[in-house]
Amino acid sequence: MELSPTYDPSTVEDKWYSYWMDHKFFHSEPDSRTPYTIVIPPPNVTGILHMGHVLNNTLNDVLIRKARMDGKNACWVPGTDHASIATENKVIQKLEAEGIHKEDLTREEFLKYAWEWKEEHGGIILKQLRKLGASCDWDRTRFTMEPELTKAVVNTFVYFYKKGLIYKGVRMVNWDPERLTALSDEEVVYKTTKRSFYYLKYFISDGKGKPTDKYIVIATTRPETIMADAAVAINPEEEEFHWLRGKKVLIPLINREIPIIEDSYVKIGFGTGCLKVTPAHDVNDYAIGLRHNLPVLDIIDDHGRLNEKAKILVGEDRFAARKKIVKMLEESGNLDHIDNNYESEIGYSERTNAVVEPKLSAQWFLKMDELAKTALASVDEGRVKLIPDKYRNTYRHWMENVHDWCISRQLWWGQRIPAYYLPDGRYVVESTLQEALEAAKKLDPSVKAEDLRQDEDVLDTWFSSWLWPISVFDPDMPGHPDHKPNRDLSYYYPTNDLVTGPDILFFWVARMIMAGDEFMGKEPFRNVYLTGIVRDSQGRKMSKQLGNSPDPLTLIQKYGADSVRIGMLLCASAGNDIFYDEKQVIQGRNFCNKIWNSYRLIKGWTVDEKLEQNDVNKLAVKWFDSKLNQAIETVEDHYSKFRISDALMTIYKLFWNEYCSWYLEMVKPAYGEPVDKATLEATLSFFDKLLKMIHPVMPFITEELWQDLAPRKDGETIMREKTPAAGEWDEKLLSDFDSAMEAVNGIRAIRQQKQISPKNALKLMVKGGFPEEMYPVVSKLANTESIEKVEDFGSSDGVSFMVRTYEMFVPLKGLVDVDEEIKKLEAELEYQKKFLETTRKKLSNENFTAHAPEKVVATERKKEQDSLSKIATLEAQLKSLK
RNA sequence: GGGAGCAUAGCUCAGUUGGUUCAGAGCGUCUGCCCUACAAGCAGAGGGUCGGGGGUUCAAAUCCCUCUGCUCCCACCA
Repeated sequence: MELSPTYDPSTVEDKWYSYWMDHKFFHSEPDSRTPYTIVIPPPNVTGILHMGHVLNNTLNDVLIRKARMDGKNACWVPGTDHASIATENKVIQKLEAEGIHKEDLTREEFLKYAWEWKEEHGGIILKQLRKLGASCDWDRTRFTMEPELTKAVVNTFVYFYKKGLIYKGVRMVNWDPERLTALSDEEVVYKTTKRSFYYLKYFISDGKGKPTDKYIVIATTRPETIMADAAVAINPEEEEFHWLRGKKVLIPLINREIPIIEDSYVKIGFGTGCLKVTPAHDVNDYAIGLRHNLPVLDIIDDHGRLNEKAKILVGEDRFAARKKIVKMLEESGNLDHIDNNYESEIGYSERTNAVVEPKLSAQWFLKMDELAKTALASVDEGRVKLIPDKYRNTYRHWMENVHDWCISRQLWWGQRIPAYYLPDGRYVVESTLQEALEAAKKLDPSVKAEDLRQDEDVLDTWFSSWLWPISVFDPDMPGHPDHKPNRDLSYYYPTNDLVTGPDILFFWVARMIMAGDEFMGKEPFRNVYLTGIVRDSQGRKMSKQLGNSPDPLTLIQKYGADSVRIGMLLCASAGNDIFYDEKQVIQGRNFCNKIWNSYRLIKGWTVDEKLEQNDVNKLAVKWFDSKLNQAIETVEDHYSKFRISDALMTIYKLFWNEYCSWYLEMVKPAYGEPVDKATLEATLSFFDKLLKMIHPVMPFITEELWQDLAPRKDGETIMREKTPAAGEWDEKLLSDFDSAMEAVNGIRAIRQQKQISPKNALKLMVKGGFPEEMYPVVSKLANTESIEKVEDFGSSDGVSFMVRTYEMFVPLKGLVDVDEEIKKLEAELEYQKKFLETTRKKLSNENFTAHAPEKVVATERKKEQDSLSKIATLEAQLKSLK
């Protein structure tokens, strides 16, 4: 293979990805090996790859590739979720563009369009993941709304219903009166809006429904809802209003009598301190209503108009009604005053921009208390580990304050709730229409299939995804805890690690733990690695509006997938937000190029079989072998703690600094010269290990080079090689080498200062016990013509420097400014004296010597000794200079 | 309003149970180099009173208190 001077990923990546796919290297089947399983956090089927996915899936891929190379049977299950809200909205938008309105379609017609859309556009993201190098087992690709998984979801609903955990309740939803649909919280945009604050007089009733001359004033922004009032609330702590206790007041205009109640929800000092309670049209009022058993009177219809229950202004739009009623209240003398300088947050529909109307509606709920208790224990008792563990607090807080889960959604795209209504309004819950009919017949023998009406609502998408780690392997399991898990589920469950964002810790992670506990009696994973949010370099969230979200595929095209992966991981410590900057990808690209060129260098060497391995090479090989082994252990430790970016950085530095800058420079033959066989073999073997170490992070370039490194057969791949194991290392050798490197650095610094070219060989004199076996290394890398061990430097015409406690000297005739040297030495002497002083102060402190561990005291004594000897040396030098 | 977290070099972060030569890395910055692997590079250098204040200790970036600034989650105000 001819190698170009720079690495070109475009010629490499598709080639190897196809090779991996063709050989089914990603595919896993149960066998005798230990499994290592990850299920993908299913992206929206409508989604396209963004930087958050890149981060998440890069981490997943690193973990899965590492596990595969560690000899595990690695299985990464990919797939998508049907994302009810997002998908339904996209389909609606598309249809609107064609002039088709959802309201004009039947459910079946709409779903047909939706499936067509899904087939056409869905799953793009999975194709994109391949570009990133994701080694998913594509044969196992799943979709949360495919028939099998839908069955799992429906069965689960029936199971919990029959267990008594699912019930029908009332809940306030965000209603869009224009589109006539309920909105999810995410679809409501809150905007600060200037409004009028109306102060209304409510007269005290005389007990017979007639007003007295006493009144109270309440403040409201929605005077058109007063006809739905159920009470006026005061704070029990507020003595000013105690005279109202037990009294009743009359709603203006309609003169309906409502009680004064006391509730601590009312804030003292806000408004007038008297709150009109309207349970049907305000979330908080509804809660108060529940506490005080107040009647619920709904006076606004689906279109936002007052209905006949309002008694007055029937048929008027809520805003028109507001204007009119204010006038009426003014005329009746019930308007105290209007404050027009009031601002508050109002929810608007994301799509129609209509003001959202809180509306009571029937919904399905899943009781969470028991499930949450078990799921909390799973984390508390360490069966599921959160990384970083600061999220344990957050998790606990949520689980202890859990609300019942509202699982119904007023949409069509999703799993329809398997509740079937009889004509009389009673209902049965069964998995299929057939079973429902049988059950219904027990209630009413005359009932026929066509009489049964299935619930219109679908289930929350999370109600599918919480089954994901189970259902992807065995869709028959959820809903049937007594079912015997199939082969796949028994083998792959529980999965090992889950990588996801902290924003869905509760929505998804906690609920998966609940489902796992419920159906498998086992948590679905052992470790949950929570990533941060990807932000731009200024710390802003990535968003389409800001245009600060780069397209990952463009980046991959420009820099290569390996570079993008590196760029993401470099700054990705767990739990911290990621500040993405293209600079990091460039750094990754540069690293690819470094690896590439180090290979070009080695590849260009010619070997001379008869050549003896020289001392420098012998040492270099021994040293790098030690260095490598030490690094392998460090990397393993980082991985075991999920410190992926630290693991990457360790290998990065090992490759770039130790291998390229030091090792290769040491063993590199002079231009045109051959290298000895032993050194070449060692060099190639090191390179092979380095490639394997970095492969999980950089799959493409490593495969490309590994394939070229030695003759390979078809079907061989670096991805199925073993992670290099850490061998022994020689501490003394490493330490001696550090000294040698310091000496080299010292000489290089002198060259820089004195403008001496690296080509001019220098003399070096050494005092003290600097290890002699390191001389050849220093000589080669610092280009010295001689290294001499002396008692005395003999002359002062040169530059001295210290390496640890060894004194070194480079004679430089005529190049040295004596005054400058003296200054430098004096500064150093000053510093050493001060250092000695602090050390001695510590040592003379009896408390220190008495309390501190012996080891620490010994260190201090060593410091004192070293310092003393340095001072003596410096003083001698100064004397000779002067 | 309720809860959680963060603050270490210009930037992004390490710093394990307080204690091995007055705090480390990567990137960036500055200086000198195209020395035939790589200028997407090489060599060298500078840069931090560990947010402020107080306390515990022989010893604090590390433990405690307090102040300041920022972030996130939950509930959202008639």
